[in-house]
Amino acid sequence: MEFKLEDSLGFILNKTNTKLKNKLFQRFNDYNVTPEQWSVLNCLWVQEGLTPKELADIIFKDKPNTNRILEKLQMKDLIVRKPHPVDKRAYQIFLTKSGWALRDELVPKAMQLLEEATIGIEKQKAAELIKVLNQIYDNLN
Amino acid sequence: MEFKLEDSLGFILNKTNTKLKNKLFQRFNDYNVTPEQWSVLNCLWVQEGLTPKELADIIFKDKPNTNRILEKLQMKDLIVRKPHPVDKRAYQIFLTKSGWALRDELVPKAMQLLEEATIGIEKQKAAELIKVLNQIYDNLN
DNA sequence: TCACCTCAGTTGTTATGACAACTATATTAT
DNA sequence: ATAATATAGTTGTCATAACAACTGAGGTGA
Repeated sequence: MEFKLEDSLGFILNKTNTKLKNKLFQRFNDYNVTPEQWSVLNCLWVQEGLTPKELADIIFKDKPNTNRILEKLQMKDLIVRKPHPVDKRAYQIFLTKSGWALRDELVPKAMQLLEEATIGIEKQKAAELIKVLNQIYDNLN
Repeated sequence: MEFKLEDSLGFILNKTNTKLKNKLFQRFNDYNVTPEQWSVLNCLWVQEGLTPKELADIIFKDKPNTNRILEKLQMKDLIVRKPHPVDKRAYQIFLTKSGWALRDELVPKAMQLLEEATIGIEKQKAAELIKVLNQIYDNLN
């Protein structure tokens, strides 16, 4: 039953993910936006008016966590909640001017980081990486 | 400046890592051991008597986090701390009988999960995956 | 030896992630 | 239409992760 932690997929996946996330956090430091907040902003830049539940599904997080991420964004005046026109239980999330303004600041920094992260890795290999990661995700459902 | 969150490495890496970690957590549920605690136990199964600082370096976590993980393990009577024979600042960590006993329980479950996670992925591709993840980690240092 | 700097461990804060449980509104089945 | 069920959002708890800051012990140089 030999098992080597340092060679195991879970350990390496976690190690790399943590590092990448932290680097992103640091690069966003000036804007006071976390990687998770960044993912929500990304969704809204594509489509405003989503509900917290819809956002949660898109970013693969549960409702409580998504809710708290939204709270932080709201406190920083990057988003606003508006009552849902049909469903009285729900809200719609919209970007503020500041929320929109961040787009041109953050996107280049994120892309730059991914660029640096994949230095020395062929495009084809990077694409394969993403494919395999997605397959692992699907295998675990 | 096109950027698609759902296709980006960071997002997919995080999504997959979170899922895998959570699955491991669930499989270890009966033993009340988290994935992080599991990684510390793994180190100790290989070598007892390590200090918190040494453990921190091996599992790629900082001292405060490692310390707290050790606290949990100690509360569950899986490890004990003994004063370091030379350095009065330090401790040495040893496994208890229960800590040792978990090995034969947890290792097969972890290996089984990794097996399931990589169904349909050739051995060679899985090896390549780990290689690329490690390269990304190194790129970020 | 003493002042200085380093290092191990500890504590506190903020932001997650998973999960349980609760409220209020919607939807469904009868 | 009503009762039962499902869903959106919220709150609380525990276990991380990063970081700042602190204590006490170790090591170094003058």
